[in-house]
Amino acid sequence: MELSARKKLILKTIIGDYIRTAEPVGSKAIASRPELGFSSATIRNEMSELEEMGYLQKPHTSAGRIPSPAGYRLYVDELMGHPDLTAADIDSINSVMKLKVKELDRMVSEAGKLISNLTDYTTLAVTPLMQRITIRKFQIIPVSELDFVIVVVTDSGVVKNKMLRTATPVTADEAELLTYVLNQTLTGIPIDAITPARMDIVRRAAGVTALLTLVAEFIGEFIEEMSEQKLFLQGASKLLTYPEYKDAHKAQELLDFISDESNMPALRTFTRDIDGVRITIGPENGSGPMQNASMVYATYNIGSVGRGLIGIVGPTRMDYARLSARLALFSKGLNRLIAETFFDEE
Amino acid sequence: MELSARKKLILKTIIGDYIRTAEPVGSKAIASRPELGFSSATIRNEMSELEEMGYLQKPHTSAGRIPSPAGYRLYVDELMGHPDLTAADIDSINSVMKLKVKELDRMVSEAGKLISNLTDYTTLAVTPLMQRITIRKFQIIPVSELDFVIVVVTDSGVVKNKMLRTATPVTADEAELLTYVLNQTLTGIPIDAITPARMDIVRRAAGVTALLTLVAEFIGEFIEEMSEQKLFLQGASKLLTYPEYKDAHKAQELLDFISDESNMPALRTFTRDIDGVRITIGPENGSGPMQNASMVYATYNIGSVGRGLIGIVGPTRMDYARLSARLALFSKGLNRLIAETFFDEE
DNA sequence: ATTTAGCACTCGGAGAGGTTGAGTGCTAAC
DNA sequence: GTTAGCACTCAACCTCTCCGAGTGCTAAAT
Repeated sequence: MELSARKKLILKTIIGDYIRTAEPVGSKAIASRPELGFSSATIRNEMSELEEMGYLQKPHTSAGRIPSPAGYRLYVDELMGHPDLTAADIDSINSVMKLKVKELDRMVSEAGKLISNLTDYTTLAVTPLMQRITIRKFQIIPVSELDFVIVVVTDSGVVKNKMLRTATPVTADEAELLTYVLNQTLTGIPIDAITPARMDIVRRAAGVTALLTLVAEFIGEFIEEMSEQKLFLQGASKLLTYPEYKDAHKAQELLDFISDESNMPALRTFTRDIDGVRITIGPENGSGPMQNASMVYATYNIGSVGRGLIGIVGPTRMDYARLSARLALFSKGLNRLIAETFFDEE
Repeated sequence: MELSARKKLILKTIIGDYIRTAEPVGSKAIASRPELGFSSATIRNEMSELEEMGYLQKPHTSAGRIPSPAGYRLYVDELMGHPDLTAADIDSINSVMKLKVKELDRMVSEAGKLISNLTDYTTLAVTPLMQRITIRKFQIIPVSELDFVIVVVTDSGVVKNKMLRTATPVTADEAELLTYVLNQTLTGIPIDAITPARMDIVRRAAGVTALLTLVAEFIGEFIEEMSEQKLFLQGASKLLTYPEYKDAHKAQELLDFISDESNMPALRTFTRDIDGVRITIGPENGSGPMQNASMVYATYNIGSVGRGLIGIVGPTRMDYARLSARLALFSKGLNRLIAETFFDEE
């Protein structure tokens, strides 16, 4: 059943009001709006129909109406405008580009902090799973007889290193041979193809030295780290600003829930999705504390290797229109920044 | 004026009770304790004297007493026992040692998370200022004609790197020369002695290449990062568990306050202090939201180069005895772990 | 001199009405 | 189809009372 234009206008006005005030909206308040030239009685009739259709609900008999999740959904999909960002908004969003940090993890975490400050909501950022990443180059740098630094460079520009200290002296020549063998054997293949069998090839070709053990261990750690998704929560205290979470217990429940990555299996499927800003409302987030919360999120790409997620968490009563506009612009900026930093340095 | 043994016992019992229950403690409750063989009237007299001395206070006329900050101070300094940790405690604390992360920042952040989980309090961790650190070795690794990775190794084992992409091709020989010059000119001195003048020496010796500009920029970033103190807040939501912070607004105020490093000038002076666990109670934390909160903290050392801080934040009603015992053990573990990781790898 | 029993007093908290007012649903008139 | 009118509902708020835990003080007991 298609909604009449008037119903849509009324619904939009109610949701807009509720988003601003967090108070149930009554028929009189709506009727007094200049854009609605009808009496409160008419509005009441329409509201009662909207309620029947599932777009509105009443907290109790003699209160005004509040939007239901379905109502928000409709609002988000059809009703809300896409407000122009102000120059100030755009300025502060462009400040992403000034992020000095050049390490992926920290860049993501800083980006989350920025959005949180920008929007006054709690943000959630998830780093991508990078199993398809390949190693481009190894280098072992002798620092002293016992100290070495190993460096790996991946095709997407991520660099990792570690200081290794061997128990027995290893010569620079031995280190150089090992570097050569590593480059011959383990580069150009996805990291999940680095199997024990392949490590054996290295072992045979380079000979077992005190260094090799440490190097193998480092490679294991590296693979593990790359296959790990990290989650950053920023601006947790912002959640407490909203009347929906004035009850500390509720807030704690939600915060605990979202700070545990294992609770966020949904995030994993999200990341496989298409570009652009997406919104999940209340029960769409499954059961658990998130069913009374909403999320506005976007993805970012690390080349073709992986895709991470960055988003805003808050009460279902969110200013979806403004938030999604901001997040869209922000994620575009972040994508550009990552591309420049990791693939195209200046 | 010295307190009688009985007064001390009463005060200790009251504080212990209050720490457990968060309820004002009355004379009857104390009198019924087996260790106090006096009537409630006697206890009342003593309590009233303790109040006069400033160790107790009344929320209102007809409630029991609660400890004042001075009371907590006395408790912490003289009265509280130093409970033995249970085997389970020790086990979980020793799990620090299993931290796989070998980067300082993340190690500190993970350690904070661990303590937070262990104690059910919000934790605060601050990385040290490392201005006295010296660079031990540079290495520039050519990846392609345009891509290079620069690596610095410091005397305390911290390694940093960055991928650099030049606009115009640079030969491997040029890169090698630059590496040599950097090692000649900038190693072995504290990083705050790397002045523009010294960078000029490098510039003259190595010749200005496309690479040099990027390298200089990287060194600047490195110095900046080393001179920066980073603050990690973990388990923010734990704060909401305590009845003292059931009012979301109060909790938010405190959280905001402690997540802003600029609000924590105190932390800087703390880090200059001696080893061991320290406790600051209520107003001892200066004005601002922390004056109703307490902090139990310890320091950790990065060799002789810097000293960081890790601590617990919560209501003044904290289980100081248990927390300080745990934190003491934990910080010992963390210190050992850092020593092993950065100076003594296995 | 110290301890204790007894008692009047205080005050926050919980519970019971009572009132208010915003808001609804329905009906009948326009 | 729209609107005015009216009875009805119900959370929020206020006030009042009562209750009990806890205090301070005094006088008796040890």
